[in-house]
Amino acid sequence: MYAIVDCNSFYCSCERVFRPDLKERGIVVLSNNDGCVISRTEEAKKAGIGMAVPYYQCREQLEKAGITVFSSNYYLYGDMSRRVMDTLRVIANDSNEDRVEVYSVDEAFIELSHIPPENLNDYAIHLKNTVEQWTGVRVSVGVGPSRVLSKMANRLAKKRPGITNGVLVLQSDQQIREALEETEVSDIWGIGYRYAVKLRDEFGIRSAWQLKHIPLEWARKNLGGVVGVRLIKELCGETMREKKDPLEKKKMIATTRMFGAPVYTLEPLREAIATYTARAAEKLRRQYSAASSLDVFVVTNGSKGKPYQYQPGTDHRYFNLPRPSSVTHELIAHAMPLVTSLYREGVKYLKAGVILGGIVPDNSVQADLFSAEQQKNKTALMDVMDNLNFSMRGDVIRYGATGTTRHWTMRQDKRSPRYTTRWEELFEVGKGKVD
DNA sequence: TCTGGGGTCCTAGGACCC
DNA sequence: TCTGGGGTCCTAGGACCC
Repeated sequence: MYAIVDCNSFYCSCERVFRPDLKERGIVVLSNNDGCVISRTEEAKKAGIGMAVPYYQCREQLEKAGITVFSSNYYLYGDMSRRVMDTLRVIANDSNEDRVEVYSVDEAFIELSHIPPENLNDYAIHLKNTVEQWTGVRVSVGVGPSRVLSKMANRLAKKRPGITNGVLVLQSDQQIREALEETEVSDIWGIGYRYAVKLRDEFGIRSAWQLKHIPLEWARKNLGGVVGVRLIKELCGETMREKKDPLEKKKMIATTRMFGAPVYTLEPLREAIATYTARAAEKLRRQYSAASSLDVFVVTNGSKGKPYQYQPGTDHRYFNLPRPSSVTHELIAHAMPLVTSLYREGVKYLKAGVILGGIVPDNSVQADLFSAEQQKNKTALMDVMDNLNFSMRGDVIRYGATGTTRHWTMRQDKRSPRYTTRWEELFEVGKGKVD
């Protein structure tokens, strides 16, 4: 059996922990650049604020409903996430077994073969209560024979807070059948918008219970090959995936951003790409990797008059490095000609990004006979930069190519203090009203 | 005027090899 | 120029997730 522990409205919950005055009041958190709503409390949902709605479209509505708006504060959410996961590890792990699989910033699976079936419900309640008591973040817990079924349990637990108290265990055939019948295919983990439409319109399949009974060969043909087959088996209670190794390295590293305001000239475009390349290179070094390809892309405003989602207008250029590198200035040097060749005068640029691929362990990079000494120096330089920037918690030293004026950086007008990661922004007891 | 930023896995098809 | 069978590697694109 598996449990999934999922934080309720995670970003909003994090804000609430340090703003007890907002305990019973609505909160939303905005995406980067204060673009759209990405986290909502129950009060905000009830006020009719949709997920992923652009901020400018619901601003008035939010004001009228007295809902507090925050820009996203990833320092805070990252640190709160660590606390939640640490709590789960304390409860679920023993010295020789790591049963916690962190799935995303606000979710973790826990493998439960060590818990007797009759104790599963109490155990799930214990998980929930402990996380809430230790971190202040509210969570829901779903338990089932496979990961897909535990996700289904979690969703139903959230849907019926009064009945389930945020915990639901799917154990008997009867319980599982009822859950499957009650769940629409579009609400199954692994069925996205397109498959849901296809299943409904072409085949008349609406409930998870119906989907569970389709032949595997049919799933292979119509639901993305082996992915579809695995999904059906998971619905039947079979576990189709081993725990992911937490040491596994990323196969692709991307840094992409909308600009705070549109960009029309080459210079800021180059600064932005240099900045994103530097950030991506940091991520690369943090996992002891080097990249062998570099892809630069820009997004223009596309054709006028069309709705946003139909006007991507992206253009990209990529470059294969003569040998893999994680040295910031080498990568920037390769990226700059790509930006210059992409740039066209008079075009309005909204967004840009860098994607590093062909990622290999940095110790496997072939040493160049004639430049071993230089290479050592570059590595030492990167170490110094990373250590300085990390210990000072900011870009204390940067490359000149990343710019000095930087008018293109994102907007974040309503960010809360970084309460848990900066001394000068520490939460002060007695300043606010605390229960 | 103003719509996020990451990732994963899989398949098909082309280039190339023996 | 035609003829076969069996592979690998790479890229683009589609689907999904939070």
